[in-house]
Amino acid sequence: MARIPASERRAALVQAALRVVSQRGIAHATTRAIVAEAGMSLASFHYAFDSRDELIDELIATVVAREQQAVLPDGLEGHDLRDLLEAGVLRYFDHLRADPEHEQAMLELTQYALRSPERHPLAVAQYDKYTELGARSLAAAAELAGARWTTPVEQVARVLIAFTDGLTLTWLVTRDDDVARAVAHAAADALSRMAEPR
Amino acid sequence: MARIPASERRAALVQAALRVVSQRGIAHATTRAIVAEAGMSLASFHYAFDSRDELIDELIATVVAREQQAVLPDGLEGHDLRDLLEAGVLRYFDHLRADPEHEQAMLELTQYALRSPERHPLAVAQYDKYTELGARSLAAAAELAGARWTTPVEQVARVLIAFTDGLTLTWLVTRDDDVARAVAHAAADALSRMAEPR
DNA sequence: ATGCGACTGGGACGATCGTCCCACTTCAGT
DNA sequence: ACTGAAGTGGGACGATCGTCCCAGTCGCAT
Repeated sequence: MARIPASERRAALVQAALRVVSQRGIAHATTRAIVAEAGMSLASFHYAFDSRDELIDELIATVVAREQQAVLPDGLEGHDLRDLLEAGVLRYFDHLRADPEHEQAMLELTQYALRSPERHPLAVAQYDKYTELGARSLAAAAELAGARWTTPVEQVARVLIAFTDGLTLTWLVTRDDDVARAVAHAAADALSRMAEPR
Repeated sequence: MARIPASERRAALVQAALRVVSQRGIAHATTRAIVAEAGMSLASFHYAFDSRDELIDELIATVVAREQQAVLPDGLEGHDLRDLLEAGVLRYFDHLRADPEHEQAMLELTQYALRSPERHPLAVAQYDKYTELGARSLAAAAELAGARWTTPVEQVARVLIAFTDGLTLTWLVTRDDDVARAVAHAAADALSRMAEPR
């Protein structure tokens, strides 16, 4: 094995861990499975990390920090706010369909964090990040459509996150594209009513 | 230990397993943890079940079959369909707040089932059951409000399930009642637009 | 070139997992 | 009362887990 400084090795291990969690679930993300995915030995793992928990914590933090695919990016066609929002949610849906395992991994990491009190803040931080990204997109969408949110945009973003979460979970189980599109339509409908023309 | 026929013991073990999963998560639902919760010995476990997987499968099936708290039960005040739907979702929210661990356990079981191909149908069956219950409630609500669903009621129910799932997940992480109520409001708003006066 | 700290490999530890085995006890049918 | 089946208890198995140890090797500063 090539000699790699511990800092880079940490990053490589986090990436490998994400792949393992995506493909086989967090329950199978053992230290051995992770180092095998990374092509390292067990010693390298515990040279870079004190414990498996430390890696999982860093995995969650990393994956949250890197989350940036906005749900409602600009450059979308759409005449009014409702159409714009629906297009945005559908864009997220495309992302979900393209890499279902990644979103499934996110859900599992959230639930994992939810199970221990000292890790709960990680899940909250994950959702705060989602909210921040959602709020930014919602603000941009309102700007584009010439509308103004009548509810605080952070609150609207929380609702948006709940809707996309529900869409994700339902689609991961049923794989029913039509239902997902109906959810996107209904969600955009509801969200658009939290704004008024400016 | 009192002598109990295997059939009753299976039921007792399933109940114990549900308690363990609710309180500590499915990862900690080991055979030993389950029999300890049930106050039995390990031998009793493998006398009643061939394997842990068999118990988990029966746990999911049992819990799905027993699911019956309708999201939109009758006896609700509410003038128009929108109010009726919102009251129904809020009633579900009350149920969630009263026993968060149970809904968290449901989510974990779903994700667990999602991770192996042979168990995937269990998750689908779980959602079919949800859909059936949701559809029944939606039909009743429309009846009460003198409305008619313009979209097939099963489709509406799928959207409803997605919304409640999102509400559940978001609230379990943030514990923000205001956001949950906003989600309920928005969801009812969107759903009510899938019907017309009769 | 050389010494020292950074890094690696492989094997081992104790804990815990699911499962199994076997001697034992209890109960129902005769 | 007797017997066979049903149910129980405790200990043990091999596998796998997270973690650790230590001898060895590499690369960089001197």
